Amino acid sequence: MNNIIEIDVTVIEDNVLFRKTLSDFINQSSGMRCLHSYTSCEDALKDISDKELEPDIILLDIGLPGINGVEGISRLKKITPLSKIIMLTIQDDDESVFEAICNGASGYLLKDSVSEKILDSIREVIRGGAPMNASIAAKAIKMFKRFIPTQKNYNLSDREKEILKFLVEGLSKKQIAEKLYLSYHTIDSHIRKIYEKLEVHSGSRAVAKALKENLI
Amino acid sequence: MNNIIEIDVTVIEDNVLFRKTLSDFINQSSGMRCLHSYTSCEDALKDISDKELEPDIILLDIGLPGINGVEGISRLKKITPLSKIIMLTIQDDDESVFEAICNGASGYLLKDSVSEKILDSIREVIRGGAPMNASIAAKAIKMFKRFIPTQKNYNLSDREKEILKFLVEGLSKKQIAEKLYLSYHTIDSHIRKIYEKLEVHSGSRAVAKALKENLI
DNA sequence: CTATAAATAACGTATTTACGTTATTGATAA
DNA sequence: TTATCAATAACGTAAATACGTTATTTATAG
Repeated sequence: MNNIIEIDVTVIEDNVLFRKTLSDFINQSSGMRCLHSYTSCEDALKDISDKELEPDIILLDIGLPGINGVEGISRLKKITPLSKIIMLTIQDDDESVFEAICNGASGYLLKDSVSEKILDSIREVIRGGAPMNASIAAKAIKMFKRFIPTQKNYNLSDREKEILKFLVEGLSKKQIAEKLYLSYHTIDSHIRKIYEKLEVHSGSRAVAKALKENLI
Repeated sequence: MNNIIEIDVTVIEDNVLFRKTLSDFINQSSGMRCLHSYTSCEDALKDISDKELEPDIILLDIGLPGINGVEGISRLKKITPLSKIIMLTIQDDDESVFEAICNGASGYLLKDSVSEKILDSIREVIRGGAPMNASIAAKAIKMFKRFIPTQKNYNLSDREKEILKFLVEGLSKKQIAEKLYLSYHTIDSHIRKIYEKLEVHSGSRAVAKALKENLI
């Protein structure tokens, strides 16, 4: 990465006009240069790979034809892992923003703004931040929340939780009994109570519920 | 919510000077009013509850003594569920920002900036966005990523994935066979292959692995 | 002080599971 | 074209599971 002299920015964007506007804007700004720009991920991957380029920042259109932006992130990360990627999105595309985050994109810009905001964002990313506009952030949070299970309360006793934990680890009733120095029958009773409280009728279902709802 | 006239903003912040600066700044701005401000969550909860207030926006210090900001979110949400909460944070406190998001806070502001940014953020939140600065967003993403399992590849065939899905749903081999119009023995074979590939020896363990590693 | 709940324990049994072993078919890769 | 693999199917059995039913002890809450 080029901290001392200038930030090396690469643009991948299929709209020729927007690409030109963007790279010109970057080149007119102090502290950064857009030395390479491409109309497709395929071109970019080939050229970056051939010339062993290592741009500091890659501005990547999320809605490219062919290899799309999200797919492009992983591929770019492979050939130039230190480059930070900023996604360019049109509207607030929930699912792809989410996927982009999971694939390791660093920032998200709405294409509407060819302005000082873009330069700020580039600088933020270099600093280690993840600039994104408020509505994109809201979408991202909404998506992420799906993965944070809401904890219902099934009133499991401590013993039951303990045993459920062992069930999730895949232990048999016998093994659990041995671990806890209790009789098989006791564990059996506890497991029945667990099934009753969770409203399930098998170990697999209990395990699934425990994991999906973060009961353990 | 008060779209037509003015945004009703409440401030909860223990630093008296900052609280005053903030509320004054809001009151000098067009389109919003800070009618109530408190030095603690306890005070706020009591007053909001007693007077049945429903502010559009609550600016809430994340580092309050007593009931802290994160804990405060849930309590405030209970008595005035439609109010949107914007957290005020000093530095980038990873864990509390993450918890605040999970508890349903809508935005995150660094306290350094008593500026136009705060007003913008308030407006963004009213619009449904989640304004946050780039470094906070980066921390939040880092936290959330811990919950998105990295997908290993066990080379499960399509059939095997299909059957694994049914296992996770808690179906017995017999039930799966019926669902897929296949013999019990076929399902049994597939499940053996699944166990082999996942390196497990029971349905529960397979289910646990499938869920923990997001294989389905 | 008593009713309730949690933890413990036991017996029996129909069902289900896990796994050793073998085999056919169709598709795909070498 | 031959070999490999995925999907299909079968038989048998020891082990494990799910669940009906009953019972004792010890906290704890009303």
